[in-house]
Amino acid sequence: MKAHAHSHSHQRQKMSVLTGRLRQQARKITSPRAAILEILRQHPHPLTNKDIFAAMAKGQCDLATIYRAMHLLEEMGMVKRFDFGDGAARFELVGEGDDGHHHHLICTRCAGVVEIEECFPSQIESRIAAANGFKSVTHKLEFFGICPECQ
Amino acid sequence: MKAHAHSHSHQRQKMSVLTGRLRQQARKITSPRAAILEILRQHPHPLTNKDIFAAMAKGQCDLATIYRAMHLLEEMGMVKRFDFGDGAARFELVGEGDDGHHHHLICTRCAGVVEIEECFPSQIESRIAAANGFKSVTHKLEFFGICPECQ
DNA sequence: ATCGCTGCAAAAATTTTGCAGGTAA
DNA sequence: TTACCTGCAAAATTTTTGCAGCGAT
Repeated sequence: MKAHAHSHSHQRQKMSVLTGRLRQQARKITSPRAAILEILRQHPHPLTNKDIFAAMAKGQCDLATIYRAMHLLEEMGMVKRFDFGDGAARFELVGEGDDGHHHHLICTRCAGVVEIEECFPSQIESRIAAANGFKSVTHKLEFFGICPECQ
Repeated sequence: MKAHAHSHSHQRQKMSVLTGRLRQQARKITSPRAAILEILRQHPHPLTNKDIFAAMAKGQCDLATIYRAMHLLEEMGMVKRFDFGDGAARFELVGEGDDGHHHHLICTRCAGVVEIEECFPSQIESRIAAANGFKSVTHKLEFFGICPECQ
């Protein structure tokens, strides 16, 4: 979708909040970080560090810088890490007011991804936590199957 | 626990089924594979390939052999692969008659693991599959929290 | 005697780290 | 100016692969 007046101002607002969060922690808004956030914003699905690297103008920043940036952004709660079972971590931008908690339905043939908002009842998690004396329990849940095109 | 009469015969029965499955596929029962199966049988929790390697008598087999064996055993449905989010795959033996589907509650401090049999209602999965036109949908679910000892 | 399997070694893939210099604030 | 950050290069991890010889059936 092309950026028209409304979405443009929306983006600027989002940007300012994100960079503001960085500034609060005495972190710097550098060109690699701005580029990473921009790429994550443009892609609705989890990206590997190599995906992000490939999406950049050639030589715009080093792959190691992306790894370092993702650690920082993850610690700050600005991105969420996902694991699809192949050997590479994937990251998604966490929207404002959003805790980033959602799941994915992944095609095991073409690797296509659908975002899933639905989750199981939280009582199940509470019960499991209580039954085992665990605190601060969260979960990771991903679905795998064959998408319509690949069937 | 030492093997007494009953558990010994039980083990032999289990062993014969496992090795039988191997034989059916024209695969060979070698000493590394027997050792791997024995270690998996003795450990109730998912093990990394390095864990398995470390649990062996020194030099009993090569690490590459373990990687190759785990691929084979996974293809044959004899072990199940789990992913706890650190960069290493983990494997558990699948019991007979068991499809191996269960989950884990993992302590993020000490990495302790509790097996969880409980799962969410399967209608949730069916609904997600149907809503997106996916077939053969499965899921991976792991819980993370702080165990009683680490709190 | 096959054909599969293993050890060894090298390579591939992902991620981390040290360091000297550069840059946002 | 002063931390923080980056690029480059090297290293650490995890996993895969080629090949010659060994071993289960």
